[in-house]
Amino acid sequence: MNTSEFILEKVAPIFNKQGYVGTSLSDITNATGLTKGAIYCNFSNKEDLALKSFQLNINLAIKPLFRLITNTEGSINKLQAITHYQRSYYDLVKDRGGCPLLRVGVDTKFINPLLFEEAQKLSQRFTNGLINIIQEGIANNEIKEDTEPAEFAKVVLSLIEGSSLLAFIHDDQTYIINAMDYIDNTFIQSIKKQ
Amino acid sequence: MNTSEFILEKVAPIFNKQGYVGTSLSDITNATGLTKGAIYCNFSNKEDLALKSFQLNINLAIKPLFRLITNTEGSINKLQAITHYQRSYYDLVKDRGGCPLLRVGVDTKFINPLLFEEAQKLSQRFTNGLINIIQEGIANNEIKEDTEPAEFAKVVLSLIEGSSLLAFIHDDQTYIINAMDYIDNTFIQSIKKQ
DNA sequence: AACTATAAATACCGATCGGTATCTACAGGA
DNA sequence: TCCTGTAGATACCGATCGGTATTTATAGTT
Repeated sequence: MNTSEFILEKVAPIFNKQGYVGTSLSDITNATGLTKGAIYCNFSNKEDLALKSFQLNINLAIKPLFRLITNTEGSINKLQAITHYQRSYYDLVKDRGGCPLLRVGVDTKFINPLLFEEAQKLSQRFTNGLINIIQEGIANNEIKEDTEPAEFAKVVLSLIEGSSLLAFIHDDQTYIINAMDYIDNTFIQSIKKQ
Repeated sequence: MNTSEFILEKVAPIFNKQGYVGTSLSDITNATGLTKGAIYCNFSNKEDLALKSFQLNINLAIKPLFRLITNTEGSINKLQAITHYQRSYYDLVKDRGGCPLLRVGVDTKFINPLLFEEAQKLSQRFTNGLINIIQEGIANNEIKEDTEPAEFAKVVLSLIEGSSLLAFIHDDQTYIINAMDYIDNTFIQSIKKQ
Protein backbone atom coordinates (compact mmCIF):
# COMPACT_ATOMS: atom_id res chain seq x y z
CA MET A 1 0.00 0.00 0.00
CA ASN A 2 1.00 3.56 -0.86
CA THR A 3 2.35 5.63 2.03
CA SER A 4 0.07 8.54 1.16
CA GLU A 5 -2.93 6.25 1.34
CA PHE A 6 -1.70 4.80 4.63
CA ILE A 7 -1.41 8.29 6.13
CA LEU A 8 -4.85 9.31 4.89
CA GLU A 9 -6.47 6.19 6.32
CA LYS A 10 -4.98 6.91 9.72
CA VAL A 11 -5.56 10.64 9.67
CA ALA A 12 -8.97 11.09 8.01
CA PRO A 13 -10.93 9.87 11.05
CA ILE A 14 -8.96 12.20 13.30
CA PHE A 15 -9.78 15.25 11.19
CA ASN A 16 -13.42 14.17 11.24
CA LYS A 17 -13.39 13.81 15.02
CA GLN A 18 -11.34 16.81 16.05
CA GLY A 19 -11.82 19.18 13.16
CA TYR A 20 -9.28 21.13 11.15
CA VAL A 21 -7.72 23.33 13.85
CA GLY A 22 -8.26 20.64 16.49
CA THR A 23 -5.96 18.24 14.65
CA SER A 24 -2.26 18.99 15.04
CA LEU A 25 0.77 17.73 13.20
CA SER A 26 1.75 15.79 16.28
CA ASP A 27 -1.69 14.10 16.31
CA ILE A 28 -0.87 13.08 12.78
CA THR A 29 2.64 11.80 13.45
CA ASN A 30 1.43 9.92 16.55
CA ALA A 31 -1.40 8.24 14.67
CA THR A 32 0.77 7.18 11.76
CA GLY A 33 3.99 6.40 13.62
CA LEU A 34 5.74 8.49 10.99
CA THR A 35 7.69 11.72 11.34
CA LYS A 36 6.94 15.16 9.98
CA GLY A 37 9.48 14.51 7.26
CA ALA A 38 7.36 11.66 5.94
CA ILE A 39 4.12 13.63 6.16
CA TYR A 40 5.47 16.65 4.27
CA CYS A 41 7.05 14.35 1.73
CA ASN A 42 3.59 13.05 0.83
CA PHE A 43 1.44 16.17 1.33
CA SER A 44 2.25 19.80 0.65
CA ASN A 45 0.82 21.06 3.94
CA LYS A 46 -1.83 20.52 6.61
CA GLU A 47 -4.61 21.95 4.46
CA ASP A 48 -3.76 19.58 1.62
CA LEU A 49 -3.94 16.69 4.06
CA ALA A 50 -7.24 17.94 5.46
CA LEU A 51 -8.77 18.29 2.01
CA LYS A 52 -7.75 14.79 0.97
CA SER A 53 -8.93 13.44 4.33
CA PHE A 54 -12.31 15.00 3.68
CA GLN A 55 -12.41 13.36 0.26
CA LEU A 56 -11.63 9.99 1.82
CA ASN A 57 -14.30 10.44 4.47
CA ILE A 58 -16.81 11.27 1.76
CA ASN A 59 -15.75 8.29 -0.31
CA LEU A 60 -16.45 6.01 2.61
CA ALA A 61 -19.58 7.64 4.00
CA ILE A 62 -21.50 9.35 1.20
CA LYS A 63 -20.18 8.22 -2.19
CA PRO A 64 -21.59 4.66 -1.70
CA LEU A 65 -25.03 6.24 -1.34
CA PHE A 66 -24.60 8.20 -4.56
CA ARG A 67 -23.54 5.00 -6.31
CA LEU A 68 -26.50 3.14 -4.83
CA ILE A 69 -28.86 5.80 -6.18
CA THR A 70 -27.48 5.59 -9.73
CA ASN A 71 -27.66 1.80 -9.66
CA THR A 72 -31.30 1.74 -8.53
CA GLU A 73 -34.14 1.94 -11.03
CA GLY A 74 -37.28 3.97 -10.39
CA SER A 75 -37.77 7.14 -8.36
CA ILE A 76 -39.60 5.59 -5.42
CA ASN A 77 -37.03 2.81 -5.30
CA LYS A 78 -34.24 5.39 -5.29
CA LEU A 79 -35.83 7.26 -2.40
CA GLN A 80 -36.24 4.06 -0.45
CA ALA A 81 -32.65 3.14 -1.22
CA ILE A 82 -31.62 6.39 0.43
CA THR A 83 -33.59 5.74 3.62
CA HIS A 84 -32.35 2.17 3.68
CA TYR A 85 -28.76 3.36 3.43
CA GLN A 86 -29.28 5.97 6.13
CA ARG A 87 -30.65 3.39 8.55
CA SER A 88 -27.18 1.91 8.89
CA TYR A 89 -25.41 5.25 8.48
CA TYR A 90 -24.72 5.81 12.14
CA ASP A 91 -22.99 2.45 12.51
CA LEU A 92 -21.01 3.28 9.40
CA VAL A 93 -19.64 6.61 10.58
CA LYS A 94 -19.77 6.67 14.37
CA ASP A 95 -16.21 5.39 14.85
CA ARG A 96 -14.99 7.88 12.28
CA GLY A 97 -16.47 10.91 14.02
CA GLY A 98 -19.90 11.15 12.41
CA CYS A 99 -21.10 12.66 9.16
CA PRO A 100 -18.24 14.43 7.33
CA LEU A 101 -20.61 16.92 5.68
CA LEU A 102 -21.90 17.95 9.08
CA ARG A 103 -18.39 18.27 10.49
CA VAL A 104 -16.87 20.30 7.69
CA GLY A 105 -20.02 22.34 7.09
CA VAL A 106 -20.00 23.59 10.67
CA ASP A 107 -16.27 23.65 11.24
CA THR A 108 -14.75 25.48 8.32
CA LYS A 109 -17.06 28.33 7.29
CA PHE A 110 -15.03 31.01 9.05
CA ILE A 111 -11.60 29.42 9.11
CA ASN A 112 -10.97 27.42 5.92
CA PRO A 113 -12.65 28.60 2.71
CA LEU A 114 -11.29 25.76 0.56
CA LEU A 115 -12.67 23.01 2.77
CA PHE A 116 -15.92 24.88 3.25
CA GLU A 117 -16.37 25.17 -0.48
CA GLU A 118 -15.98 21.40 -0.78
CA ALA A 119 -18.72 20.95 1.82
CA GLN A 120 -20.96 23.34 -0.08
CA LYS A 121 -20.40 21.46 -3.31
CA LEU A 122 -21.17 18.13 -1.68
CA SER A 123 -24.37 19.43 -0.12
CA GLN A 124 -25.40 20.95 -3.45
CA ARG A 125 -24.78 17.66 -5.26
CA PHE A 126 -26.90 15.91 -2.66
CA THR A 127 -29.74 18.38 -3.10
CA ASN A 128 -29.54 18.24 -6.88
CA GLY A 129 -29.59 14.45 -6.80
CA LEU A 130 -32.80 14.51 -4.77
CA ILE A 131 -34.33 17.10 -7.09
CA ASN A 132 -33.50 14.93 -10.12
CA ILE A 133 -35.13 11.90 -8.55
CA ILE A 134 -38.39 13.81 -8.04
CA GLN A 135 -38.33 15.38 -11.49
CA GLU A 136 -37.81 11.98 -13.10
CA GLY A 137 -40.54 10.50 -10.93
CA ILE A 138 -42.97 13.14 -12.10
CA ALA A 139 -41.95 12.62 -15.74
CA ASN A 140 -42.36 8.84 -15.38
CA ASN A 141 -45.75 9.11 -13.71
CA GLU A 142 -44.40 7.63 -10.46
CA ILE A 143 -44.77 10.81 -8.42
CA LYS A 144 -47.61 13.34 -8.21
CA GLU A 145 -47.26 16.32 -10.57
CA ASP A 146 -47.89 18.88 -7.84
CA THR A 147 -44.80 17.81 -5.89
CA GLU A 148 -42.26 20.63 -5.65
CA PRO A 149 -38.88 18.96 -6.33
CA ALA A 150 -36.71 21.59 -4.64
CA GLU A 151 -38.88 21.85 -1.55
CA PHE A 152 -39.04 18.09 -1.21
CA ALA A 153 -35.29 17.79 -1.59
CA LYS A 154 -34.57 20.41 1.05
CA VAL A 155 -36.88 18.82 3.58
CA VAL A 156 -35.43 15.34 3.02
CA LEU A 157 -31.85 16.53 3.25
CA SER A 158 -32.70 18.51 6.40
CA LEU A 159 -34.10 15.33 7.94
CA ILE A 160 -31.03 13.33 6.94
CA GLU A 161 -28.50 15.81 8.31
CA GLY A 162 -30.52 16.85 11.35
CA SER A 163 -31.12 13.30 12.49
CA SER A 164 -27.47 12.54 11.88
CA LEU A 165 -26.47 15.41 14.17
CA LEU A 166 -28.82 14.35 16.95
CA ALA A 167 -27.79 10.70 16.73
CA PHE A 168 -24.21 11.92 17.04
CA ILE A 169 -24.95 14.17 20.02
CA HIS A 170 -26.86 11.52 21.97
CA ASP A 171 -25.08 8.45 20.62
CA ASP A 172 -28.57 7.21 19.77
CA GLN A 173 -29.42 6.15 16.24
CA THR A 174 -33.17 6.14 16.86
CA TYR A 175 -33.11 9.78 15.74
CA ILE A 176 -32.07 8.52 12.31
CA ILE A 177 -34.40 5.52 12.38
CA ASN A 178 -37.39 7.72 13.30
CA ALA A 179 -36.61 10.20 10.55
CA MET A 180 -36.23 7.45 7.94
CA ASP A 181 -39.44 5.76 9.13
CA TYR A 182 -41.21 9.03 8.65
CA ILE A 183 -39.80 9.52 5.15
CA ASP A 184 -40.72 5.96 4.17
CA ASN A 185 -44.16 5.68 5.72
CA THR A 186 -45.53 9.17 5.38
CA PHE A 187 -43.43 11.46 3.26
CA ILE A 188 -42.86 9.16 0.28
CA GLN A 189 -46.42 7.81 0.44
CA SER A 190 -47.79 11.34 0.21
CA ILE A 191 -46.03 12.12 -3.06
CA LYS A 192 -46.40 8.66 -4.60
CA LYS A 193 -49.01 8.28 -7.34
CA GLN A 194 -52.05 6.03 -6.60
CA MET B 1 -21.85 47.52 32.22
CA ASN B 2 -19.90 44.76 33.93
CA THR B 3 -16.53 43.95 32.37
CA SER B 4 -17.27 40.20 32.40
CA GLU B 5 -20.47 40.84 30.46
CA PHE B 6 -18.62 43.11 28.05
CA ILE B 7 -16.06 40.42 27.36
CA LEU B 8 -18.71 37.75 26.87
CA GLU B 9 -20.66 39.90 24.43
CA LYS B 10 -17.56 40.43 22.32
CA VAL B 11 -16.27 36.88 22.58
CA ALA B 12 -19.38 34.68 22.39
CA PRO B 13 -19.92 35.23 18.66
CA ILE B 14 -16.26 34.40 17.99
CA PHE B 15 -16.49 31.08 19.81
CA ASN B 16 -19.65 30.33 17.84
CA LYS B 17 -17.95 31.16 14.55
CA GLN B 18 -14.53 29.63 15.06
CA GLY B 19 -15.18 26.94 17.63
CA TYR B 20 -13.37 26.19 20.88
CA VAL B 21 -9.89 25.34 19.60
CA GLY B 22 -10.27 27.76 16.70
CA THR B 23 -10.59 30.69 19.08
CA SER B 24 -7.32 31.79 20.66
CA LEU B 25 -6.60 34.08 23.58
CA SER B 26 -5.25 36.65 21.13
CA ASP B 27 -8.54 36.53 19.20
CA ILE B 28 -10.15 37.34 22.51
CA THR B 29 -7.83 40.18 23.46
CA ASN B 30 -8.08 41.66 19.96
CA ALA B 31 -11.88 41.56 19.97
CA THR B 32 -12.21 43.13 23.40
CA GLY B 33 -9.29 45.55 23.24
CA LEU B 34 -8.28 44.20 26.64
CA THR B 35 -5.17 42.31 27.72
CA LYS B 36 -4.80 38.78 28.98
CA GLY B 37 -4.57 40.19 32.51
CA ALA B 38 -8.10 41.53 32.24
CA ILE B 39 -9.46 38.32 30.73
CA TYR B 40 -8.00 36.07 33.42
CA CYS B 41 -9.14 38.52 36.07
CA ASN B 42 -12.74 37.89 34.99
CA PHE B 43 -12.61 34.24 33.92
CA SER B 44 -10.67 31.35 35.38
CA ASN B 45 -9.52 29.99 32.02
CA LYS B 46 -10.41 29.59 28.35
CA GLU B 47 -12.84 26.76 29.02
CA ASP B 48 -14.73 28.85 31.57
CA LEU B 49 -15.01 31.61 29.02
CA ALA B 50 -16.16 29.16 26.34
CA LEU B 51 -18.83 27.69 28.61
CA LYS B 52 -20.22 31.09 29.54
CA SER B 53 -20.06 32.17 25.90
CA PHE B 54 -22.15 29.13 25.01
CA GLN B 55 -24.67 30.07 27.68
CA LEU B 56 -24.90 33.59 26.27
CA ASN B 57 -25.34 32.29 22.73
CA ILE B 58 -28.14 30.04 23.95
CA ASN B 59 -29.77 32.87 25.87
CA LEU B 60 -29.93 34.93 22.71
CA ALA B 61 -30.78 32.21 20.19
CA ILE B 62 -32.78 29.47 21.88
CA LYS B 63 -34.01 30.61 25.30
CA PRO B 64 -36.45 33.12 23.72
CA LEU B 65 -38.06 30.19 21.91
CA PHE B 66 -38.42 28.25 25.16
CA ARG B 67 -40.01 31.31 26.76
CA LEU B 68 -42.31 31.75 23.78
CA ILE B 69 -43.48 28.16 24.15
CA THR B 70 -44.31 28.50 27.84
CA ASN B 71 -46.18 31.73 27.18
CA THR B 72 -48.31 30.23 24.42
CA GLU B 73 -51.55 28.39 25.21
CA GLY B 74 -52.57 25.25 23.37
CA SER B 75 -50.45 22.51 21.79
CA ILE B 76 -51.09 23.41 18.17
CA ASN B 77 -50.44 27.04 18.96
CA LYS B 78 -47.18 26.11 20.67
CA LEU B 79 -46.05 24.11 17.65
CA GLN B 80 -46.90 26.97 15.34
CA ALA B 81 -45.07 29.35 17.65
CA ILE B 82 -41.97 27.20 17.16
CA THR B 83 -42.16 27.26 13.39
CA HIS B 84 -42.89 30.98 13.47
CA TYR B 85 -39.82 31.57 15.61
CA GLN B 86 -37.65 29.43 13.37
CA ARG B 87 -38.68 31.36 10.27
CA SER B 88 -36.65 34.32 11.48
CA TYR B 89 -33.99 32.18 13.16
CA TYR B 90 -31.42 32.50 10.43
CA ASP B 91 -31.55 36.28 10.51
CA LEU B 92 -31.23 36.08 14.27
CA VAL B 93 -28.07 33.95 14.36
CA LYS B 94 -26.28 34.33 11.04
CA ASP B 95 -24.03 37.18 12.19
CA ARG B 96 -23.23 35.26 15.35
CA GLY B 97 -22.05 32.12 13.55
CA GLY B 98 -25.25 30.12 13.24
CA CYS B 99 -27.02 27.79 15.66
CA PRO B 100 -24.99 27.35 18.88
CA LEU B 101 -26.38 23.85 19.46
CA LEU B 102 -25.18 22.79 16.04
CA ARG B 103 -21.77 24.35 16.58
CA VAL B 104 -21.06 22.91 20.00
CA GLY B 105 -22.71 19.56 19.25
CA VAL B 106 -20.37 18.97 16.34
CA ASP B 107 -17.32 20.73 17.68
CA THR B 108 -16.76 19.45 21.18
CA LYS B 109 -17.63 15.74 21.32
CA PHE B 110 -14.03 14.57 21.15
CA ILE B 111 -12.22 17.57 22.58
CA ASN B 112 -14.25 19.18 25.38
CA PRO B 113 -16.52 16.93 27.47
CA LEU B 114 -17.89 19.78 29.61
CA LEU B 115 -19.10 21.84 26.69
CA PHE B 116 -20.39 18.75 24.91
CA GLU B 117 -22.43 17.79 27.94
CA GLU B 118 -24.05 21.23 27.88
CA ALA B 119 -24.99 20.69 24.25
CA GLN B 120 -26.46 17.29 25.10
CA LYS B 121 -28.52 18.77 27.90
CA LEU B 122 -29.83 21.55 25.69
CA SER B 123 -30.82 19.13 22.95
CA GLN B 124 -32.51 16.88 25.51
CA ARG B 125 -34.47 19.80 26.94
CA PHE B 126 -35.58 20.70 23.42
CA THR B 127 -36.73 17.15 22.73
CA ASN B 128 -38.51 16.87 26.07
CA GLY B 129 -40.26 20.16 25.44
CA LEU B 130 -41.60 18.88 22.14
CA ILE B 131 -42.67 15.59 23.72
CA ASN B 132 -44.54 17.48 26.45
CA ILE B 133 -46.39 19.57 23.90
CA ILE B 134 -47.65 16.45 22.12
CA GLN B 135 -48.57 14.65 25.32
CA GLU B 136 -50.55 17.64 26.51
CA GLY B 137 -52.20 17.96 23.12
CA ILE B 138 -53.32 14.33 23.28
CA ALA B 139 -54.60 14.78 26.84
CA ASN B 140 -56.48 17.95 25.84
CA ASN B 141 -58.04 16.35 22.75
CA GLU B 142 -56.15 18.69 20.45
CA ILE B 143 -53.91 16.02 18.91
CA LYS B 144 -54.73 12.51 17.66
CA GLU B 145 -54.23 9.77 20.25
CA ASP B 146 -52.13 7.58 17.95
CA THR B 147 -49.41 10.22 17.64
CA GLU B 148 -46.12 8.98 19.07
CA PRO B 149 -44.74 11.94 21.07
CA ALA B 150 -41.09 10.88 21.05
CA GLU B 151 -41.05 10.04 17.35
CA PHE B 152 -42.76 13.28 16.48
CA ALA B 153 -40.34 15.26 18.61
CA LYS B 154 -37.28 13.67 17.04
CA VAL B 155 -38.47 14.31 13.51
CA VAL B 156 -39.32 17.93 14.26
CA LEU B 157 -36.01 18.61 15.97
CA SER B 158 -34.16 16.91 13.11
CA LEU B 159 -35.92 19.23 10.68
CA ILE B 160 -35.09 22.28 12.77
CA GLU B 161 -31.40 21.48 13.16
CA GLY B 162 -30.91 20.01 9.70
CA SER B 163 -32.47 23.00 7.95
CA SER B 164 -30.42 25.28 10.17
CA LEU B 165 -27.22 23.54 9.07
CA LEU B 166 -28.08 23.75 5.38
CA ALA B 167 -29.13 27.38 5.62
CA PHE B 168 -25.78 28.03 7.26
CA ILE B 169 -23.81 26.13 4.61
CA HIS B 170 -25.50 27.81 1.66
CA ASP B 171 -26.29 31.13 3.30
CA ASP B 172 -29.84 30.48 2.16
CA GLN B 173 -32.69 30.54 4.62
CA THR B 174 -35.16 28.87 2.23
CA TYR B 175 -33.95 25.58 3.71
CA ILE B 176 -35.47 26.71 7.01
CA ILE B 177 -38.56 28.25 5.41
CA ASN B 178 -39.25 25.05 3.44
CA ALA B 179 -38.87 22.88 6.51
CA MET B 180 -41.17 25.11 8.58
CA ASP B 181 -43.73 25.25 5.75
CA TYR B 182 -43.74 21.50 5.74
CA ILE B 183 -44.19 21.26 9.50
CA ASP B 184 -47.02 23.81 9.41
CA ASN B 185 -48.91 22.67 6.36
CA THR B 186 -48.45 18.92 6.44
CA PHE B 187 -46.89 17.62 9.60
CA ILE B 188 -49.01 19.51 12.14
CA GLN B 189 -52.17 19.04 10.06
CA SER B 190 -51.65 15.27 10.07
CA ILE B 191 -51.60 14.99 13.86
CA LYS B 192 -54.25 17.64 14.53
CA LYS B 193 -57.68 16.39 15.54
CA GLN B 194 -60.55 17.04 13.05
C1' DA C 1 -3.77 62.99 52.61
C1' DA C 2 -2.46 58.42 53.49
C1' DC C 3 -3.96 53.66 53.13
C1' DT C 4 -6.15 49.79 50.95
C1' DA C 5 -8.32 46.87 47.70
C1' DT C 6 -8.58 45.49 43.20
C1' DA C 7 -8.96 45.72 38.17
C1' DA C 8 -6.19 45.79 34.45
C1' DA C 9 -1.55 46.02 32.09
C1' DT C 10 2.95 44.22 31.48
C1' DA C 11 6.22 40.92 31.06
C1' DC C 12 7.30 36.50 31.05
C1' DC C 13 6.89 31.12 31.20
C1' DG C 14 7.45 26.43 28.94
C1' DA C 15 5.04 23.91 25.49
C1' DT C 16 3.45 23.33 21.18
C1' DC C 17 2.23 25.05 16.78
C1' DG C 18 3.02 24.45 11.35
C1' DG C 19 6.76 24.27 8.43
C1' DT C 20 11.58 23.53 6.46
C1' DA C 21 16.50 22.49 5.67
C1' DT C 22 19.54 18.93 6.11
C1' DC C 23 20.96 14.40 6.63
C1' DT C 24 20.64 9.32 6.12
C1' DA C 25 19.52 4.92 4.52
C1' DC C 26 18.35 2.22 0.92
C1' DA C 27 16.60 0.46 -3.59
C1' DG C 28 17.23 0.34 -8.76
C1' DG C 29 20.01 0.99 -12.77
C1' DA C 30 24.32 0.97 -15.25
C1' DT D 1 30.28 -2.13 -7.51
C1' DC D 2 29.57 2.33 -7.85
C1' DC D 3 26.26 6.00 -8.68
C1' DT D 4 21.91 8.28 -8.19
C1' DG D 5 17.31 9.35 -6.85
C1' DT D 6 14.30 9.60 -3.16
C1' DA D 7 11.53 8.37 1.01
C1' DG D 8 11.83 9.21 5.39
C1' DA D 9 14.24 10.72 9.87
C1' DT D 10 16.39 14.32 12.43
C1' DA D 11 17.04 18.68 13.96
C1' DC D 12 15.77 23.04 13.94
C1' DC D 13 13.02 27.54 12.89
C1' DG D 14 10.13 31.65 14.46
C1' DA D 15 5.52 32.26 15.93
C1' DT D 16 1.93 31.43 18.77
C1' DC D 17 -0.33 28.80 22.21
C1' DG D 18 -2.68 28.98 27.19
C1' DG D 19 -1.44 30.52 31.50
C1' DT D 20 0.78 33.18 35.47
C1' DA D 21 3.55 36.30 38.45
C1' DT D 22 4.33 40.89 39.05
C1' DT D 23 3.59 45.66 38.49
C1' DT D 24 0.79 49.73 37.88
C1' DA D 25 -3.08 52.68 38.14
C1' DT D 26 -7.25 54.03 40.16
C1' DA D 27 -11.31 54.44 43.08
C1' DG D 28 -13.16 54.15 47.80
C1' DT D 29 -12.41 54.57 52.78
C1' DT D 30 -11.01 56.81 56.84
